[in-house]
Amino acid sequence: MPFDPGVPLLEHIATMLPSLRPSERQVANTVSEDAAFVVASTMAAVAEAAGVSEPTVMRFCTSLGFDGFQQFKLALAQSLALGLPSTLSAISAEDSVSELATKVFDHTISSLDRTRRYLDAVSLGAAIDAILGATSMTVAGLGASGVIALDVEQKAVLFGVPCSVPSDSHQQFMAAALAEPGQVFLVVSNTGSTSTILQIARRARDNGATVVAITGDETSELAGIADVTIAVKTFEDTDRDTPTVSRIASLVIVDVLATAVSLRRGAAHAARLASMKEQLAAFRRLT
Amino acid sequence: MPFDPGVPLLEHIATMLPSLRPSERQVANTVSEDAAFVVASTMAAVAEAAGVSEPTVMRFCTSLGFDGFQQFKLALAQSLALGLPSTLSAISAEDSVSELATKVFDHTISSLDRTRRYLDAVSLGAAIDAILGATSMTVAGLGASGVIALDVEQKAVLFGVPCSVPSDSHQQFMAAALAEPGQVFLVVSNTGSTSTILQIARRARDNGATVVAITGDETSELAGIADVTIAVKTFEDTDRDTPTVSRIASLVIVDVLATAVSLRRGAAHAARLASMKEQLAAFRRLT
DNA sequence: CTCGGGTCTGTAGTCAAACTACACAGACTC
DNA sequence: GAGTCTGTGTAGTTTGACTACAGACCCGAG
Repeated sequence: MPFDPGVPLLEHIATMLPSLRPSERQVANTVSEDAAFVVASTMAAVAEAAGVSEPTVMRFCTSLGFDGFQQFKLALAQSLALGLPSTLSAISAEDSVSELATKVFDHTISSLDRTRRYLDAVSLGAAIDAILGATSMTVAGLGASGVIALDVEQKAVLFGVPCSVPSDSHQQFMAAALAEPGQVFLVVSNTGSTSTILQIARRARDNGATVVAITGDETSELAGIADVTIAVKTFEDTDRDTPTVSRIASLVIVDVLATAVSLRRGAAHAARLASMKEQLAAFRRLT
Repeated sequence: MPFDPGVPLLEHIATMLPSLRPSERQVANTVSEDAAFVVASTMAAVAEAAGVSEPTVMRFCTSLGFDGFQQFKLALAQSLALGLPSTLSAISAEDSVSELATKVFDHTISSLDRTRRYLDAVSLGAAIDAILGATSMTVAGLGASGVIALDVEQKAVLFGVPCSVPSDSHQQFMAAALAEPGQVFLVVSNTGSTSTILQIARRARDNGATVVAITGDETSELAGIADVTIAVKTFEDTDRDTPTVSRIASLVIVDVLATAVSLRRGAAHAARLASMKEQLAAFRRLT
């Protein structure tokens, strides 16, 4: 059974732990406790650190689905590069500033990595096509998701369609009530179950607009309402207070959408953007 | 000279290229063209692919500052895990949706990695202390940086100080004109040279507020004005139309600040946040 | 309680790959 | 034009990954 690179390695080891032999578990513990040491060491050194023989280390690697120790070491090095998954490096009040920063960055990066792996190209493609064919786009998002909506507004020029971002739920609902076929309604909600947002999405869809949802839960009610659902898989933030990583992942998704739509619009669109950029640079200096 | 892991490896190779010997450059090209192959291969295979002898490959590794081929391979594997830097995987109109998504994510992830590496813990610590000791916080940012300002507003509860985010430049200037000692003025500007923002920052500082700058250019005029400057190093976005990656990096920095400040405020603050969270969850379902 | 089968773990050995010492070839200088 | 120095490949050595095998332990059955 070959190792699936889609699952973070240290997580994979934890999963496999029960099915490993006793001495192999000692190796697993050694790896979990100081992965950096293992990456830098030879098989003999790892064997000694774990208190077992070399072939046991070898067996540990093959049990995990690798061809050998070398391959395992390479995979371990790669998983370390993304930073330790949040589950393995909980944030505590005793952390120094630089530890804290490293942990938050690690967490964000490995979350983005996960989002990338679980991303559905078909849904993305459908969303891009919908925007390319739309007469206008309206973005709805409340609270934290409102930040994403504002980001879409910043990128409106890339999308190349009139793009409105009503700021509060009443304005968003009014826009949904006035929605027409040919319009795209981009609805952002991490939970996918905020009732206000659901009403807005439902109304927009009933009026014939194409509803594109960006949500963290693809089984949510919002996903059921939307014509196209883009799932944003991240690590859960149970111990954190604001869903920052999911917000950042959504921003990257919006970036993908904007880039794709802009590219598909062709050269004339690109030229207009370049011109806009120049004028903006001049404006920045003057005002 | 040991290799500095702070610089992405493939970039480092490109930098070192002129100082390499001709045959070593062939190795460098082979590595740049198909890094994944090199990671999976032995020294002999790489030597053959590059059309040189094994010791030349070895010399190439030592020239880059590594102890040997093994160490180089490990480092290469790690840099691959972060995705290829944008310079090596330019976005083109012919890309499929999934290629495009991968490239945008790769670019974002490796940019965040760079930001993390260049982050200055001292500045961050100074910013955290400033916010902890402040009576109130005002956030100023225009255009794309306005999104960051809005994100700070979302996290205001974490900071635990009254937090105002004037939406346009005139309101921001008025707030700066009314600034007093004890207040923190968080100024966000990627370029650090937008004249409006500079005037706002200068006025806030002259009125005695502590000015904390988040900027992409630590040599900018804004950095000179601010009491504390947090530099957000990312890859340059010359071929892209909106500075999305720098915006995302800044968001993560804000997340670090918010998390740190929140933790330092202690248990009572944490309890209030938990209570707020519960009430918000109920509100989401009802409205 | 003892005997047999099966599983687990370490010992010894082999092979391949990384690393090193050296010699030759080409180029540049004096 | 000769000498020296830089650059590159050849041949050899060593180390570490991988493999075959044997001993030890555990469990169940007689």
